[in-house]
Amino acid sequence: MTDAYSISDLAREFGITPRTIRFYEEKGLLLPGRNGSTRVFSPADRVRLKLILRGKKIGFSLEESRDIIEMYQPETANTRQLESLLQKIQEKRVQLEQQKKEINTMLKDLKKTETICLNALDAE
Amino acid sequence: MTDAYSISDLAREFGITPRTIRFYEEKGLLLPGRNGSTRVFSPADRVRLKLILRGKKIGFSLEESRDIIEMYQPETANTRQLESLLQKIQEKRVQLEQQKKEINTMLKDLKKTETICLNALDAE
DNA sequence: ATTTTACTTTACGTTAACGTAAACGTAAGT
DNA sequence: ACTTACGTTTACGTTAACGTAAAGTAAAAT
Repeated sequence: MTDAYSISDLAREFGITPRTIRFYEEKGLLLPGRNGSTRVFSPADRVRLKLILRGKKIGFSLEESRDIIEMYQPETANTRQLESLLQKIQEKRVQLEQQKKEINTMLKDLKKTETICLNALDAE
Repeated sequence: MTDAYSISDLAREFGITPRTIRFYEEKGLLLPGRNGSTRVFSPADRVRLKLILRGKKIGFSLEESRDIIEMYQPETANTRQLESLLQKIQEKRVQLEQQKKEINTMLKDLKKTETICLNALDAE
């Protein structure tokens, strides 16, 4: 067998609970194999999970992460679908760039406040 | 009177509902003045709202936005509190930088997929 | 042999962040 | 005078994203 992970393997690695992983499967975000009734996760499943959790960190909903996952591997080679995919990629790109801007603005604000604090401490 | 905004002024400007604004007040994130029973929002309230919504865009919970708001104006000049604030600023900064990394990774992945798509379209 | 460990499904509970509706006040337009 | 517009409070409803038992199976350790 190639690489395979149990549900608790992945839960441990990513600091989440098995329940969370089952929930993602229930939502169709993960599709692990089965050994009897036991879930068997492939490296590809692991990548999917990684994408979901990455999405979460930047405020994506699971539905948004689903979009990202679907973008990840363009399986269907239909021309129209490829163009639609390119379109979606553009939209996500715009959104991500916008988020970066918001983060940068917030970082600037934090620096301002930091300076104020440091000055206040200096002048004590 | 200086600048003042009604609840629907702000709702319109930021594309949210008055209910949302009332909810933020209920949570203690906004503290508008009152004219009788009617809320009167100052420019400072507007800034607070802006901070909340900026937080939302990058996946912050309202509690996290509350932290950001509290960082925004160091009112209390106590030394220990200033140092605690500086500490919190550092933590948020780390978090924000981390989020930027996740976004950059995702942007790279999108570019890869885009290239694959473009090649697939080219080879048709 | 039986306890522990890891897995399963089913199902109800919980929290955040509002939506939505009811019932009311007030001031402005027609 | 009445309706429309905008505001209020109170309160129940909703969705996402899981948490938390309950009850069972199956392999592994003692």
